[in-house]
Amino acid sequence: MAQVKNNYQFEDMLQKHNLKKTAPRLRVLSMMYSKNTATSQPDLESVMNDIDRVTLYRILNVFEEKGIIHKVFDLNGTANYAVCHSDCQENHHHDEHLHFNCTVCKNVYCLNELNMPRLTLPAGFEAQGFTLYASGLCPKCSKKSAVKVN
Amino acid sequence: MAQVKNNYQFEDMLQKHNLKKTAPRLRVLSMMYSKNTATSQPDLESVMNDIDRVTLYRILNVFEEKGIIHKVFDLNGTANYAVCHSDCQENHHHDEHLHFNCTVCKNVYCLNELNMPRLTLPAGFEAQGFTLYASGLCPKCSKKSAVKVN
DNA sequence: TTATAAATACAATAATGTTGCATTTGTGTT
DNA sequence: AACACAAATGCAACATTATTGTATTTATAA
Ligand SMILES: [Mn+2]
Ligand SMILES: [Mn+2]
Ligand SMILES: [Zn+2]
Ligand SMILES: [Zn+2]
Repeated sequence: MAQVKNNYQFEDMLQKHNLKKTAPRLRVLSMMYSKNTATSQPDLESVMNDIDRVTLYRILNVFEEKGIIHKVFDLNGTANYAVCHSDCQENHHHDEHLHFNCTVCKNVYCLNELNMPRLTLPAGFEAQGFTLYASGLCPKCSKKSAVKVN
Repeated sequence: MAQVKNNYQFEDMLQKHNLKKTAPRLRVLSMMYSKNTATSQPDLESVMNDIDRVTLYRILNVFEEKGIIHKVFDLNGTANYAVCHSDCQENHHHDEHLHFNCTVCKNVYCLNELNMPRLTLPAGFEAQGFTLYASGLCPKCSKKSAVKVN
């Protein structure tokens, strides 16, 4: 599930990316690594409400640049942020996996295990990247609705 | 390419959906049907700048409800609106086609001809719908960049 | 022509995101 | 341990996108 990391590891991450070890950054890292879903910007903002909004945006931007997190818009156009699974690097992400948006709990899951189906596009179109979304019920919410029915 | 329709046909469309035939609505229809790409909200707003912004939002919302247009977020999270290809009805869209977002001209193309590859999700996930995006060069922009190179 | 519901225009407010700059802080060096 | 400086934060201002409420206007049916 969620990647478990301690504060020393977060400090290492920052250091490796030449980022200063600051309290706001460590808190953002800690929160995002504690979850197995992406975190929406509104959620981040309310949880981190004592950190200045602008600082939060700047932290998210620099983390994205460094390849620590990636940004994914859910099916309502809301920005969500998730920790990068693996080999993402500065300005070079590898995030072509399925994103699952639960219609009940609204969570966005990064399904890294699913590789993207390559398609042939109509003549003239030159694809550089693909993004695939699915919507529906996540495991938690499908379990709940099943209970309701029975 | 772009579906060609005249004003009488737009009036018919409105009538069939029990919408009053008003100048703002006819202009929005006319503009959207004249293009073969989706139109971004900022573009719509600047082109229709003499129509009240709120009116524009309400027109877009009611057109979407009625199945006349569908809303698609581009890879920057910007809302785009495109005419529905076919059998879309009130609160029941059939828009599971590839959306191609050109990285140069930023246009969003609805590639209706491409049917969605069905995937098997991890256990517990129940998919209700899929949305597939591609980014890269559209025919116009890939032609231009080819000329530059040669 | 008139009555009426629907649509538009306008005002106010909310949510999301950006820019500029003063202040604070982390970190390498003395 | 103290200093110097770049980096990061905090704050103010502003921009864009979107929603809600309400008065006014308009399309349409009687
Ligand atoms: Mn992801
Ligand atoms: Mn489409
Ligand atoms: Zn769920
Ligand atoms: Zn293009």
